Amino acid sequence: MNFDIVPTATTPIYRQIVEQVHRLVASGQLAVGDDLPSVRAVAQQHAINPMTVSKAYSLLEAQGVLERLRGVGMVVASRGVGAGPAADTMALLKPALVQAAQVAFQLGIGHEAALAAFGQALHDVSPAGTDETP
Amino acid sequence: MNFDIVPTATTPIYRQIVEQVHRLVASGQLAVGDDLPSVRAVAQQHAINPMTVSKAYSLLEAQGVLERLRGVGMVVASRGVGAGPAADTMALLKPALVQAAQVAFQLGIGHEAALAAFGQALHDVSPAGTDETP
DNA sequence: CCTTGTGTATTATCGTACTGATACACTAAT
DNA sequence: ATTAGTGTATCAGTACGATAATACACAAGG
Repeated sequence: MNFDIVPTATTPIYRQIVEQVHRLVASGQLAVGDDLPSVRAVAQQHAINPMTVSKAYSLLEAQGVLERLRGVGMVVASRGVGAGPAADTMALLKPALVQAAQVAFQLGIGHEAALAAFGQALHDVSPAGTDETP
Repeated sequence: MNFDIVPTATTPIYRQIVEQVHRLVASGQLAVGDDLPSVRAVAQQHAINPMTVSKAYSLLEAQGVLERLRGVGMVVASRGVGAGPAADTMALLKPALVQAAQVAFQLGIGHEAALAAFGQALHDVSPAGTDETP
């Protein structure tokens, strides 16, 4: 359980944590009941303030993603009943795709060229054969 | 010459202007020597402060994209000699693609599925048959 | 009990970023 | 000269993110 935190990025630290937990839960890498790293652990590992991590966890609790066990820590909440994972991953991906599509349109780049470039980007990001559907 | 400005968006207004001018110039929709809408015109049209527009223009001047004619206005700068347009459009598109690819990877979404969703996004964004390569 | 581990509330401060209102310097045309 | 049009320097205000130092409430294990 390591977070990718970039303090220098434009997106605030607490939001980086929130988004990553969202993705980890949606993709099933964090199952219901799994416990998250403690506030102080994350803070020390990345040299940030514990309150910043707590702020992220509180937001996630308010959104129903995490559940708070008093005195113990935070665990992934049981989201309703039939709320299996991997269902809404596309919903989390869509905003990034739409934004890229809008940029391509404003630049006057055609569909084929944009798709080809995206294929290249996917390939560049994957650390060698990490495609789920080989 | 209309800008798409969304004051409620997370990205600041002045940066929305900067990015759009970048794209308009790179795609050739703004040619060298073309003059931009006046600070006050843009400000009034979108109900924002003239200084916000001026800040965007100043940034673009510092980047060499625009040139400032004192008392007259801002025009698109002649970027070097053989700096034709439409050359670096891919460079402007790439960051958005990389970010989307990273999100897809964190979500464990495969290449085919991601590409299919991006094709859908491209189709949704285009106002009906606006593909440059029909 | 008591120690150690959870998360959190509180308060305050600091730095940065964005926006806004006013006044100014400049050019072009009348 | 006067008018109307450029962009902008300056100052102030507001909001937000991050940090810091405590102190508290709770649970688990010795």
